Amino acid sequence: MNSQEEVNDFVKNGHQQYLPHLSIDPVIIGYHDQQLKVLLLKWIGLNGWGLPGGFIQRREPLSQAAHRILHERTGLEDLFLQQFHIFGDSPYRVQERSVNEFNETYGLAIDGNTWLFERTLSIGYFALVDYSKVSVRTDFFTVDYQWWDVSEIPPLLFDQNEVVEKALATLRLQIYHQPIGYNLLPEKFTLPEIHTLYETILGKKLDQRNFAKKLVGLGLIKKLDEQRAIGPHRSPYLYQFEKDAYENALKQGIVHTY
Amino acid sequence: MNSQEEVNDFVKNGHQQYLPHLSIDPVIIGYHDQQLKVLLLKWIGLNGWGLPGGFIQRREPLSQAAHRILHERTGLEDLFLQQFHIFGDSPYRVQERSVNEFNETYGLAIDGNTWLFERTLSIGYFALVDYSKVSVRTDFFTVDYQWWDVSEIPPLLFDQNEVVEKALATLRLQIYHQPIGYNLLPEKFTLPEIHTLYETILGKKLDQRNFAKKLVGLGLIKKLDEQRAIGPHRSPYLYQFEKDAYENALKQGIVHTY
DNA sequence: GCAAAAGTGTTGTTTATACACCCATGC
DNA sequence: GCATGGGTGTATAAACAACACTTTTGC
Repeated sequence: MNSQEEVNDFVKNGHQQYLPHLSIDPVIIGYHDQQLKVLLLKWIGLNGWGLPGGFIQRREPLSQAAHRILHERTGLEDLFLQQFHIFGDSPYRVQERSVNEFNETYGLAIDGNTWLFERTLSIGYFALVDYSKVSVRTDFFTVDYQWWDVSEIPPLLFDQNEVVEKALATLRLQIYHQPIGYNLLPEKFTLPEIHTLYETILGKKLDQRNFAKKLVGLGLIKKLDEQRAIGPHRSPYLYQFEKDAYENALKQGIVHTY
Repeated sequence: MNSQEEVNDFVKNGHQQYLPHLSIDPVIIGYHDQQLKVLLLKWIGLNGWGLPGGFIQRREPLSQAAHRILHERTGLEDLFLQQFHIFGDSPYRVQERSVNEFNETYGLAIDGNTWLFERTLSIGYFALVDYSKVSVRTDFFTVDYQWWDVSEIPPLLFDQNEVVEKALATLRLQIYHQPIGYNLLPEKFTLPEIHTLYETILGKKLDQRNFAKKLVGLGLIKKLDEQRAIGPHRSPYLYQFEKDAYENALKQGIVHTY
């Protein structure tokens, strides 16, 4: 959606293609340089940052819509993508919009009504992605994008700060019950890498030896016979996820601490 | 909503009051006679059983809508009520309905279209209630109600079996991380009562002594100086939840097994 | 040879599990 | 006095938490 014509059609007639009152807001979480990052788009008008959301097609299964939106925005497929909450309580999610507010926000000159004025509840998904594989596509509404460190999220449009907060809280809770990392790390990774990843997500130090014992003990990762030379004084062993055990743990859940 | 006139108005004009495309389906879980029960309503036509759902008013915050619907159906306020999933994947949640299907289902004679034909996603909530305090109200669409044992749920309308399953699965998972029982038991209860409750929810035996040690050790319940004579050979001590510790555990979460 | 990073085991403590007998009551 | 259900403690095993030195490598 890039030409002015397409945009006008979307604003005027999008409700014929998409369900009104509902949007999907994915919190795309990547990991880079020992920091957790969230992908935000800069929306036209207002200089506002927001989530790379989208709408559900009228006959499209919900989870398919979530995957489609993510794919359209990032080029990624086959992601870890999980629904975590539906937001419909904040003032922004109760009010309808006005034509003035809308035109100001997006720098448009719509007259009359559009389905986009209507109250819209947002379905929150979060995705864990390999930072380096993402190629972001912007469109008419989104003029820029940026990966933001989770500790430095700017004020977002609508109630989206709450959405991001809840996504991160869900992730931190879930890491105690499900393995995480398959989509955040390269296929082969080192112990220090996954160790730092967990420390970053949880925001606290984890004992080096206990951590390794735990993951290997649970059978989630296995040591390979390769080492990688990644810099001065450093040639750590490589590890790999045990796919079966990993999938199993995802399904069954684990009850444990770190 | 009981008179024919009200029903017709709801079918024809309900979309002016309620958001289309969204419903709230509460899974109301009660506990009685050492069994977990789910409250189901019998809908007119088709002899079908289903959840006591409702719609969201256009300017009503989502969680308020959920509480309102529950209150309208059961007379209960101030419940433990929690959103757990939004359902939008099953064929029933993708298709639109036809006038014939609709009229057959509800024994109505609508002509033309209604907002109720449209694709509707369902927001799943589950509530834990004191079985004995519920006074169910039926309306035009719901001719009967019954508490069903969780192991004997009949085939439900649409994809609602999946909704109930997921509610129960969420409850079973959550019981490991949050205290449960405040809304399922009377204010004062006995150890065997709460013990059996947990066994019922989890579907497995829990050691009597270890269970008591755990709950008292966590400070969630405290023993009172009273006993209750409840039958032959039985005069167990009464216990009470420690409100502060309980609320705190709800917020913080607990990581433990039983 | 020295600075930086990775690798590796042991111990004390806490937590979980398994297990059985006595007491009180109602009949 | 006996049948039923409630109450209570201990010993073993497993999991967790705390802790520091050695090895490798690049410069």
